Amino acid sequence: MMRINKLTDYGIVVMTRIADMDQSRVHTAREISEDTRIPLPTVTRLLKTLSGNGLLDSQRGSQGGYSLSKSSDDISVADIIETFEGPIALTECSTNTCECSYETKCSVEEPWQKINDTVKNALEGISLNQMAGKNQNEGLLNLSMNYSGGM
Amino acid sequence: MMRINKLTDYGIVVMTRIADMDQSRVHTAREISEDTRIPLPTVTRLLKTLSGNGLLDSQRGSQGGYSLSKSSDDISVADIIETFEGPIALTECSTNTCECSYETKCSVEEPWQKINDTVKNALEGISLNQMAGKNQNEGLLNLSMNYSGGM
DNA sequence: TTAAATAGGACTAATTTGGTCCAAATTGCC
DNA sequence: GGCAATTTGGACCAAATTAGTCCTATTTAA
Repeated sequence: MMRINKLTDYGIVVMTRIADMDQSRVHTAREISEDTRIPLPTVTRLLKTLSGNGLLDSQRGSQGGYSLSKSSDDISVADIIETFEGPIALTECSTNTCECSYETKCSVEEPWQKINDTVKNALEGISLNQMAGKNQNEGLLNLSMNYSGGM
Repeated sequence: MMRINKLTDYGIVVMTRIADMDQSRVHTAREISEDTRIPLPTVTRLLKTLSGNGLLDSQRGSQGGYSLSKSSDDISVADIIETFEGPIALTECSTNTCECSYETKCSVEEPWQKINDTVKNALEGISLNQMAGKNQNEGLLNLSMNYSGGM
């Protein structure tokens, strides 16, 4: 239903949670699991993916754990989604190389790319900081769009 | 990968194709299948869904077929997507009633709704007419966004 | 040396999706 | 009235994807 995957959704929850935590120390998978109530094995996997893609720094060994790799202002929702799902592309035609099997499809290619860019821009415009609770006040998120379609 | 479903994609292809056809008569599933090279059984199902949701008018019996229920200017990409996938909602939290099992998730709810509205607006702003080839010229589709985040 | 972590990857179950098919209802035409 | 061309509705299955778990290494602090 035009959804992002559940794991991606969890990934955003986890990142949001970490952004809300004490930034002066690292946080273990267990801690985050207990906090979010997402099962430990799943959290473990999420954190591995997130650190593997550079959104989290990891520290191994005893007293190890995870922390944000950069300021929550500099991490976007799009970053997190792409970590789990690859490039944001609503259809195959949205990617640069379109190998349509149906000829009509290609007439549709250009509009799709613009649609896709719009969606992508929307997601890139939301920072993790905006998602996190610490700044949960009015007017923080103020998205608007202008269409000048039809010329 | 944050994709719309293949069938939805096909649905858009089919609708685009019909929009490009002679509007003075109806078109059969067979005709559309041959045109788009999408297998007949699949086209049949797409057309059923599209007419069932009011995007196409159908005429039964011999000489029957399908036609647009309204002007291609008045049909949006969002209409087609919602026909196949239900309300546009990137996460469960995007819908009005959020029954999160994880408490942190709910802190994320409001931003998600705005993100979702943005995406939805983007898709509602593209008409079938814009997708169709007959108006395939420069500057037709001119999407832009304004973010005034952070206030 | 040991305990506490992350890293990497394999594996399975569950769910969703794509695609096909069949029988019924409707309509135009001979 | 009967036949042929259509849509309608629903069931069904195979394939692909996703979610979730588990095991074994590796690293590090104490």
